[in-house]
Amino acid sequence: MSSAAKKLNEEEICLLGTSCAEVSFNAEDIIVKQNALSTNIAYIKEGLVKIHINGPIRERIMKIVKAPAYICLPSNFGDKINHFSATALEPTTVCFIDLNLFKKFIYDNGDFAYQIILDMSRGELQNFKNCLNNAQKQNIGRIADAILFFATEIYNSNTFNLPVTRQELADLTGITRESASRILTDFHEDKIVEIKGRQIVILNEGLLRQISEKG
Amino acid sequence: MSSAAKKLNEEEICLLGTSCAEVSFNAEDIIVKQNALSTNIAYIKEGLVKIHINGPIRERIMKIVKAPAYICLPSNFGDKINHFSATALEPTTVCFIDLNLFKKFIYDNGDFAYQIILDMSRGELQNFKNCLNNAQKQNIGRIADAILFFATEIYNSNTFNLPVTRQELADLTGITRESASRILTDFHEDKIVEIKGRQIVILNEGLLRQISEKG
DNA sequence: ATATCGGTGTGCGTTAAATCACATTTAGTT
DNA sequence: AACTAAATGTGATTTAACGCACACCGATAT
Repeated sequence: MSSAAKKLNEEEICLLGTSCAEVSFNAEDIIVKQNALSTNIAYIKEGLVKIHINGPIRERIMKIVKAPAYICLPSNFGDKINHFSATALEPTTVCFIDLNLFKKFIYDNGDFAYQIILDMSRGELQNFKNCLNNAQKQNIGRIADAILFFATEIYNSNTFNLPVTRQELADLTGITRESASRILTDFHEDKIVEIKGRQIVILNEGLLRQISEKG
Repeated sequence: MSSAAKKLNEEEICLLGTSCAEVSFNAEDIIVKQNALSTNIAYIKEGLVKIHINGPIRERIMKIVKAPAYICLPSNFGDKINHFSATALEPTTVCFIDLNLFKKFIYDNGDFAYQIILDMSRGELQNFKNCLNNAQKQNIGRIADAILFFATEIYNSNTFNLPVTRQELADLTGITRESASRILTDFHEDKIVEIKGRQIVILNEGLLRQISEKG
């Protein structure tokens, strides 16, 4: 997603090398935790991450982010507290960049700043789309959406392993685990998606898209 | 909201003056229209605006934006098409800034770029909060939320005139007009909020907050 | 092999909210 | 002042989805 890193010059990359801590995470490891103090930007170098918030009632997954991408911007620039958690869904490599260095890049390097703004713009549109889907589609449409999202945005294939549990799929789509489960079996029985545990094969993409559109 | 404009130097403000078109809008006037081509950034200089999207089923208000603020960033930076509409809710003054000029400011003026990124960060957090509220609260909590939002974020007073119709209030909270209407009368009967048409007086803020929290 | 535990599937009653239908108020026009 | 159109209120009905219950399955530990 983010190509901002490419915009850094040699000198800046050198600076990065010295003041950036690269850390590896396994699936389900917490990368950043909501409400914790933070003075870092996290650059997702490799892997897949969920951004989630502890809501008033239950957990809510705001989005799934694929490397490469910067996260924690909204946290750090508002106050110094993380307003959400980030958890690895697959083995993930993260570079923690000092906030001041990041700020320096923005000030000194217009290309970099512009790319960051581009990324954030795309992110906002994505958020709008998510909100819309969640607000106006019924459960079956949301699950169809989520499956298509993983197929097209994350894995570029109609065959893939779900990187999330049923509960997480529910948290992502804003429905209950039970409803998510029921809809998956429906899809399976109707031969729209072959489902075996976390293994997914989209059999009838056309129909799945129709379900997603119609809500 | 946005203080980015303050970060422009004299030369830049001069440039702005020559290549920026200032336009006045009345309530309900469309400022930018979804799906239209666009090569401008809109700077809301004065007034109140709703950002809304034509969803699969019905209209959806993504957010209410108070001057001063930049909008259309997500539109312009993705492709050249507006991904949402913006409509004035009150008399509003807008400066349309050429995209290239805006880009130049970002490249040349680190302060400006940083401020824009700050604004967008705050915006993203706000979006997250909205999504969360809409996803996990029941109707009564969402309406309580909306009333508190206008009181605290927009008017800084417990007495104000709703800048939106009942239908818009419903579109903002993601519920139906009928449900919104019913809840408002409930609030009125329970002496939580005095409601007379669009005139709002919050009588029992504590209880309203409790309703908002509990969902 | 047995026990334990987290994740999962599924039936059923309950409920919040949408939908439909219509009455009523308000605002803007002739 | 009368008339239209739009916005709003309110009751009755229907429905999607939740919440609860429990059964099941496949790991890992004992």
